[in-house]
Amino acid sequence: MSQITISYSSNNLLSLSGIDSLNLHHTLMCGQAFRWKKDGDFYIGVVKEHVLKVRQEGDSIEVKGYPKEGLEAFVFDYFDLNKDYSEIEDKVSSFDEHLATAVAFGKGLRLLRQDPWECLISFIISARNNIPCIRRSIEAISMRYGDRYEFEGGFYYLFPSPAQLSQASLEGLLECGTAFRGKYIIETVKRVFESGIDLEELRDMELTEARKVLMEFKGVGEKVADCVLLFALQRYEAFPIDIWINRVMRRLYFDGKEVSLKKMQEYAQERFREYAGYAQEYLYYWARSNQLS
DNA sequence: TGCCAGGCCTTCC
DNA sequence: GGAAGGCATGGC
Repeated sequence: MSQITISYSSNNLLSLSGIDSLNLHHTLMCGQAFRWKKDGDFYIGVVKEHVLKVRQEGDSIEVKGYPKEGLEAFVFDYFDLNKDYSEIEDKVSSFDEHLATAVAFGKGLRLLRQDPWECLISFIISARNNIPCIRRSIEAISMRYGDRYEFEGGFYYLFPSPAQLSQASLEGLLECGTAFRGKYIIETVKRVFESGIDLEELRDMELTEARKVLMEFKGVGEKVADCVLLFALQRYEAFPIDIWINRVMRRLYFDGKEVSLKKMQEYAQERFREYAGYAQEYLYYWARSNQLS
């Protein structure tokens, strides 16, 4: 793993160079996070308590952010820059030729360290939904219930906290385009806000136990639970199976035959072990980008 | 226009 | 415990 060099340019732009295996486009547009959009050279996103504008040139990225306090540490954490991804890419590629292809396609795709609360609500919204609609709903919810920042002449809205979202009515959530998932959000918010459940505790729990806890929330089944575990709680042994993963796994590992989700899950967990989550994301991105049927 | 979307819940057996 | 049907709405 190479050493990352940190510098600040005169106009207060944070610059990180010498980053191994980061492709901003793959990482931000692969479908793991819903609040990033491209604006010229920059990708702009609202992440936890920050607004970030990031662009990449070769092995370096430039970051503008608000607030500036703690920005450097925040960027390191969110993009997981202390982790050696070339090692992960090598390991995942070595499983078989399919994963070698998928990793080559998505080289530089890193799993972000997202906020568990936002991730939970976002993936409840994702059920039986398409990505443009998911993005719009999350943005609408943030605008309606979250804190507002002003940055470089634009307004940006943080994802609302449990307390803020507990003020939401079903009608309000429906106007955000959540449709039949609105009632799930209401119930999940109520449960988290009133019980004071700490999602962080799921980091250290046995995986099936952590899954079970998440699945007690309305609108959270196995797939959504696995997304939260993988994308926000760094449980890299989780393997979310959505329709794309179902298709690509069936095609590559089951001779095109129908397989139960349970069997597919067991197969992936056994085959990929602690790299299952990484393998899932490379396969997902490759399959969806190539519209595999 | 009709099919489909990063599934889940409920019902029924 | 497993299969089947329903679900709101917008993208393509």
